[in-house]
Amino acid sequence: MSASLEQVSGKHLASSGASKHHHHPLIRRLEQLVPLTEVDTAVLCQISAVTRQVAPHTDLVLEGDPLTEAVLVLQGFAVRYKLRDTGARQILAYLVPGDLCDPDAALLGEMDHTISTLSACFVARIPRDLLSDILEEHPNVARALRLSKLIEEATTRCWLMNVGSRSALERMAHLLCELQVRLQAVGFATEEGYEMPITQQDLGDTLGLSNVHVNRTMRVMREQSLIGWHSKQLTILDLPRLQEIAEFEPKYLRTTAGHERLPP
Amino acid sequence: MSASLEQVSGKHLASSGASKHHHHPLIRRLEQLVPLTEVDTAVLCQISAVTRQVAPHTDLVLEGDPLTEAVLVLQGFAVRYKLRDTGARQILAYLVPGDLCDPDAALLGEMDHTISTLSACFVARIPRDLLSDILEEHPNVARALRLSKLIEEATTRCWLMNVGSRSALERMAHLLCELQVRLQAVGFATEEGYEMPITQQDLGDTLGLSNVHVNRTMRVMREQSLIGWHSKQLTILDLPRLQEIAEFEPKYLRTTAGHERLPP
DNA sequence: CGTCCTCTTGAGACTACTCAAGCGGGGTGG
DNA sequence: CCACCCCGCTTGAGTAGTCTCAAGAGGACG
Repeated sequence: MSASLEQVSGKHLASSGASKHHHHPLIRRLEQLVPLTEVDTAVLCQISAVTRQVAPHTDLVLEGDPLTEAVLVLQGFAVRYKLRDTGARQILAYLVPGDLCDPDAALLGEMDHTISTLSACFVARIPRDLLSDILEEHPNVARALRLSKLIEEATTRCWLMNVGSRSALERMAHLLCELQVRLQAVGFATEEGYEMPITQQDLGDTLGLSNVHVNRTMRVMREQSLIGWHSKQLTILDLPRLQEIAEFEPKYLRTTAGHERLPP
Repeated sequence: MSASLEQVSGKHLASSGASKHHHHPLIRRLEQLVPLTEVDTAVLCQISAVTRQVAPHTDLVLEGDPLTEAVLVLQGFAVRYKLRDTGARQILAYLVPGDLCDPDAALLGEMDHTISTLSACFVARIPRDLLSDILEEHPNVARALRLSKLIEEATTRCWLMNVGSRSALERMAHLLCELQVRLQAVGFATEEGYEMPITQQDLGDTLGLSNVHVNRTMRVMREQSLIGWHSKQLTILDLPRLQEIAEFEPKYLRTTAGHERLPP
């Protein structure tokens, strides 16, 4: 789709073999949770060798689907969402590079929500039986994935807090802070900002706000010199104040990023 | 506290031994998820032998606590909640009889929210190492608890949908429908209603509404002959319409109750 | 160059909130 | 046993935040 996406290919990601994998989002992510051996990283590299480019706004796994494979995001933004009868969409979670979706939900047998891309994405599909073999043979990976699932749950609880009891400005700020930390952990963000290739409508469906109100809220944030947002590039101008507005506590993300902000 | 609570004692719950356990909420709950052997039920009975009565509005596990034991609710309503700096409370989940809290979150090491009672409760505290022994020796129980955790996650997603995109009336209706099914599954509700020993403030903190608006919403539901609510006793007058308003789909709860309502 | 999609802004309406006051019922102390 | 008191419920009035509808502007792409 865009030039910046084309340069990444399945071959590129797999070819580095046993050398450093610091550019591989899944490995970067899991390494922060559990120390991994060379063998572990090699296996992880291998299962994400075959990647597929997916267009924006494409459903990857549908509600009701029988859960035959896991989805790993390597580039771009994907989400879990549910639709109401009225057509309204509620986004339940973001899947950013390094996120592996539903590694152990096989017990339930059937999806209760849909996985979809927001932007153009590179994803790998991992057959469920291959994945469970790996989990058995590589306890570090298994532990890391279990931990990462618990973190996703903690994140969902934060979101519930967000839409349940925060104002539009606070919600927005919280989401931006969360994404900053999560993306920085996999090398897709700095303290200064990141690429956020989604629409204001998407943000509204995430935060329980109308697209119009998202727009007005972002204007306020721009006017107060908290952020800039131009052609999908988010610039963070005042991270401390943004975090203060959001009451953002990065601990739940279990990441090394974002912990240096508060003096003791 | 109240007379109806006094008559339940730890001894009472444990004494039935190997006979039928249909009155035991944990067993009733897990049996619906995975077939259990006599040995399984005996073990479950044993771990919940020592119960403790807890006063309303008592914190059982605090945010930041090191996760040394699991909590099993046998009677009454408990919740997971988080507090904001402003003092606002967001309730994240209800724990009703038969719910076992956090069986496998040991990996995270520390709670990111607080567990607390709403009403007077009977609870059992289960040491984490005893629990993990049981999970190893009784795969059925382990499977059932894992399933039950996945169901709790699906429930959290439904709540996020609820506060994110439904009106006050719809949210309220959805919560009442969910509780009806969950309580019926453990014998604490019928199609006609159940005891709901919580305040309107609690409901507000659950649904992201003010106590005043909860009150007005309940008045509307009473005026429309959807429900009655008198001295903590909820009467459901028109379950089909309630479910229709809520767009309630009980499938996510994986319970045998509540599936007969829609003709094909 | 036209079209479509997203962003932007305005105006008016509505939902839900806050503050405030009165009511009722169950538990407690005299 | 009665009176009081406290907590939770109820209702009103005014307000704030957010929504809907609508129209126009700015880009990206064919």
